[in-house]
Amino acid sequence: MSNSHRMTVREMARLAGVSVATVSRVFNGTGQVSEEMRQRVLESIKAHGYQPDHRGRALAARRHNAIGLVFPGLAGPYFGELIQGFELEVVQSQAAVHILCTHMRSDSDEQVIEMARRVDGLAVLGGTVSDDAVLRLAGALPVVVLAGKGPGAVPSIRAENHDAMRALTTHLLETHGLRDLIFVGSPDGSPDISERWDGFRAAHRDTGRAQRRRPVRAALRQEDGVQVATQLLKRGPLPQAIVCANDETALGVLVGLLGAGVRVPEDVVITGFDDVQMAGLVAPALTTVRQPIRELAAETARQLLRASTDPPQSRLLPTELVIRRSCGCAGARNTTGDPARRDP
Amino acid sequence: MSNSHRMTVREMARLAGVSVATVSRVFNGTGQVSEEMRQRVLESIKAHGYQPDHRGRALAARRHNAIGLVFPGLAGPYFGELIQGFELEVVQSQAAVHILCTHMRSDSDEQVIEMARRVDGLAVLGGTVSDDAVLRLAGALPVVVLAGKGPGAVPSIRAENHDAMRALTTHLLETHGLRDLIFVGSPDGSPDISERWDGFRAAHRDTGRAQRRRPVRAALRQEDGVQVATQLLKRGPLPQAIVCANDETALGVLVGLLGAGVRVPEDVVITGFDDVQMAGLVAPALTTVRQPIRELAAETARQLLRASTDPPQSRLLPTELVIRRSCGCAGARNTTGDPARRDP
DNA sequence: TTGAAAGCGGTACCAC
DNA sequence: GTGGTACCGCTTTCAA
Repeated sequence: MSNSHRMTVREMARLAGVSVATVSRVFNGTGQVSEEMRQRVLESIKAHGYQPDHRGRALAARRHNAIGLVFPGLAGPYFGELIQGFELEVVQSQAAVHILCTHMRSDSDEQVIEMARRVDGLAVLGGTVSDDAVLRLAGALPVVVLAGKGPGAVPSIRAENHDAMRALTTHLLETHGLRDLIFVGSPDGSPDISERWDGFRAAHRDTGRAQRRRPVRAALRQEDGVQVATQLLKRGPLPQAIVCANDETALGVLVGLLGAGVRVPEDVVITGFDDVQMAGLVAPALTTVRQPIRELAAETARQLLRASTDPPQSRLLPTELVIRRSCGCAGARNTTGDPARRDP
Repeated sequence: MSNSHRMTVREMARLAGVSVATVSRVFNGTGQVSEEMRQRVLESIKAHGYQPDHRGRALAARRHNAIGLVFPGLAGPYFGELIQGFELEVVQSQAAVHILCTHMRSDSDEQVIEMARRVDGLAVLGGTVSDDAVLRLAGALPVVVLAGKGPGAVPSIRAENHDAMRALTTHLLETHGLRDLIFVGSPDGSPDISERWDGFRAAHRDTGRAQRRRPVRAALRQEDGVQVATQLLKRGPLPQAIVCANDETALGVLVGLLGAGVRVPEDVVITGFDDVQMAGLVAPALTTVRQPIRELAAETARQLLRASTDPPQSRLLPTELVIRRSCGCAGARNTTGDPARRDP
């Protein structure tokens, strides 16, 4: 029991009266071992609480049994879900999760490269690491870009952004007949946001409506949304609709405007993107696009975990338009977006 | 240059025309090396882009150069800040961060124990791992309990909760003359919350006011707060004040009540705990207690990083009462709480 | 100062 | 089937 302190294969072998090779074979279930030996060794292993040392195994097997996740730093539910989805999948496979926050630091590329030397595979959130660094990394170990497009042939796991945002925007333009929409988010901030911005513009083009306003640049946290609300109120007449790049910002804008006495959706329409849990709970409930956040992360983890035998493949997961009250609709119905499909 | 693929100490030694021992000494700056050798080796190292393998080092040095962080799973800004504060400190020390979310799984103790075999030190969020498991772990490697009290002699890094919550509650009872307060949060959910609940009760005892309501059990996320609001509205007359165990819940309650047309603080007072960024931005701004979240995490990381030479010490960091508008105060002034002090 | 060699803990090949 | 042994890549005595 318990005295697993200085317990090594050699020590186990001695105690069980067998060779180290046999102990290793039994523990790993590899090679041929007679049932008799097997039982003897297993008992001894259990009795002495032997657990092979990760360092020795890693060295011998030339792998770390760990995979890394790189993200910008986290605040709200989006990153929370992402991390949990990732971690759950990795831990279930008996591997370890390393994390690295870039914090928008300038030297983060080097730190990512350093981290890459300690893991068997790397998941990088879109927009957190330079294309150049991603390409270099991909030459050294399996890399998957999560929520973004990888440079070159680097595979990526992402959700359908463009068409979903186009559908959402078209809903506002056509169904609600709105003319004056504003986009909140930084198109050059991350690949996801960039695609959503493109979808927003595409909807205007498709329907032949002029796009009057330039996007309001804002980071993706709820507090950034509050500040956008303040800014919009100060700037003059509100637009008819505020199309936010993500839910957290939208919730911030909503809170900010409601606090100032603006009625939603009567005075102004607000929409989000992600469908985080809060989106369905606020009043008015947020019209948004549902994105399978945990599944994106889980799929990324799975691809990396089996990367030694099976090179990662790009995936585009479907999203779904979720109509609620904040756009002016009375009830709550769903419109299904694109089905799952592979990247070209 | 780049060809760091199969570059080992032995290969470097051959290329530089020296022994592996010398390469190791030069790289690590240990032992005595003549300046001439030193230069020759350094050049060669740079020229061939040699980087020692972490696995080999770990095995030889009998350490992992990694530390672990165990938390329940994350959603909002509180855990986000915690993780970032921790990660920043660890990465600056060239070490790696392993994470494990318990997800409230029943088998999480085993997973924590498994994780402990891959790191040199472990930070455990209060309430995520059983006391029994924490004690076992502490016998095998340095362990620090973050935001909670460790069992036995296990050191902990936490913020002052009890007196701060007592001060906040007293403010409501005395300054605002409120009588009917309700506490939102699960006293048995985590050590932090338990202490805040005790402070809430202490304030009632101190001032000789009866405590009329039982706590509303709720998890700590914003969405849980929204549901609490719904529940309170359904249940009958609102209390005079809703004292939430943390800001995220308070923000949810606030959003929920405002959405239902309740005026804050006129109809009901709401307070939080943590002082996350949103707390100061909502309308009305939230009266709360400021807690140095990042610093708690950073201090925990620092203690673990130097644990091999310097056993971790318990720390109690100060908190600060932050009076804003949601309690009914007009302006916004601060009252300083307890100064920093050591745990007994 | 420098180098040869013995580990660190496991794995796996190669004989018996 | 089983055991001896040579690695995996690096650090660190111990001699020279």
